[in-house]
Amino acid sequence: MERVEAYPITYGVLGLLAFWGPMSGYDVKRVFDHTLAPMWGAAHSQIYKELRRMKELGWVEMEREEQESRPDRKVYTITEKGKTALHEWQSQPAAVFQLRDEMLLKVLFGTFAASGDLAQNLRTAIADHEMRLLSYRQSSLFIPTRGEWRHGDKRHNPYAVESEEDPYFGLIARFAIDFEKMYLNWLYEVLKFVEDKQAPQ
Amino acid sequence: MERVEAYPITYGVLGLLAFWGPMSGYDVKRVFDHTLAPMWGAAHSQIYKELRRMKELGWVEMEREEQESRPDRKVYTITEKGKTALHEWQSQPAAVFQLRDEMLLKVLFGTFAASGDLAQNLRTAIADHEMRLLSYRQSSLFIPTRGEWRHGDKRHNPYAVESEEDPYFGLIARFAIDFEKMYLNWLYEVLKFVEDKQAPQ
DNA sequence: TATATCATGTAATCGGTTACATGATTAA
DNA sequence: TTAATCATGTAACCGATTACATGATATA
Repeated sequence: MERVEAYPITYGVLGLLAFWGPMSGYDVKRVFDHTLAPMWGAAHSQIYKELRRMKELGWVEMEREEQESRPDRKVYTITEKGKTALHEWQSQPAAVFQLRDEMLLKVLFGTFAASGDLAQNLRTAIADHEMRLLSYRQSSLFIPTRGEWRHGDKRHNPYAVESEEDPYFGLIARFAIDFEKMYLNWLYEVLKFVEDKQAPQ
Repeated sequence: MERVEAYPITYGVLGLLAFWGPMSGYDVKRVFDHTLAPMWGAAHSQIYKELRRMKELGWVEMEREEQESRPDRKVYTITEKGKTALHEWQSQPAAVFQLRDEMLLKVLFGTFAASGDLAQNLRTAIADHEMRLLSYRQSSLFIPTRGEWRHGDKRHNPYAVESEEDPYFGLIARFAIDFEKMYLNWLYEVLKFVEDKQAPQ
């Protein structure tokens, strides 16, 4: 990927603005954590940077809302130019695919672990992923309706097709659930193998 | 993860040195691409940096081999201190788990794609992952024996347990294959959904 | 009454990516 | 003979993470 003006995370944030309408960085982060997190994690500071970047590009407009005893809210709205950019992004093939999983590394180099250590870490990973699976199942990633689910004043979302159900969020939810199920199966198998090794029948 | 002296990729490279014995950065990169790539990708420049970092930490030693008409080979060997570090890493729970997948983002925001664009990109992704699956199956991640598979002069690997089969590489290979199968299933389903939508019966 | 969490951001740092070098072989 | 690929690295840049701020409200 040669240097370009925007990156997957940029379009992720842009997509959220397109879908849910005007939001502050803080709002974006909240929505983000319930929708994009499983496929592209980001710290809130990163989201703020993307918003600034998109403002430079003219993809969003910013309006400052003054508040007492709190930093001003900077509310961002997608522009026509932003919509075009989102559209164009969808016409290009996906470039980035990465898995970064420290647990897999520890399994790979299991030979260098003291007896018991690997099993212990596997159990921690299992607990973590069981939790993820549960949360994906419960919320099904919030399967949201456009323009809804924004706190504070409900300003109109000009890009929203009112009350149209979106099928894609459901598909992503299924992916997240399928992934966690597969991963957990694997983790349990590895754990069994490691435990059997420690205490052979 | 607060700032520490080393990161998952550091231990990844360290593990490779522990497993296969002394190597140059170039060698590490080659081994890396066939073993760690599915769980933690890295550019070669990153690997060189990790080697330099570990040298600072005293985890590896470097020996320069002069060559004509090519940059000198810098051959790195794990030290006792390095072995200890690897051991200690294995006693800590895994901290990083991340998926960064642009295709998932494009599916999530499928509403904003022009007709046909999403299907096209899905087909590209399918081709890509079919290829990955094939390569994982064929090589089974090389399921290697310690101390072997190094090009050039075969110097003795002091950390190798001669000809002992390692079971962990096989487990990781299975993970990679399971993942790709699950992912491909999902991609095909999404593609079907998108195609049906374009041309309803 | 201390400690989270809410709410809202900026700044510094660093892992990771892209770009830059350079000459020898091998392949189209 | 032109272009990949092999072989081996360094340097610059930037996405992403960690740290820094700050005051209100809710919770233990």
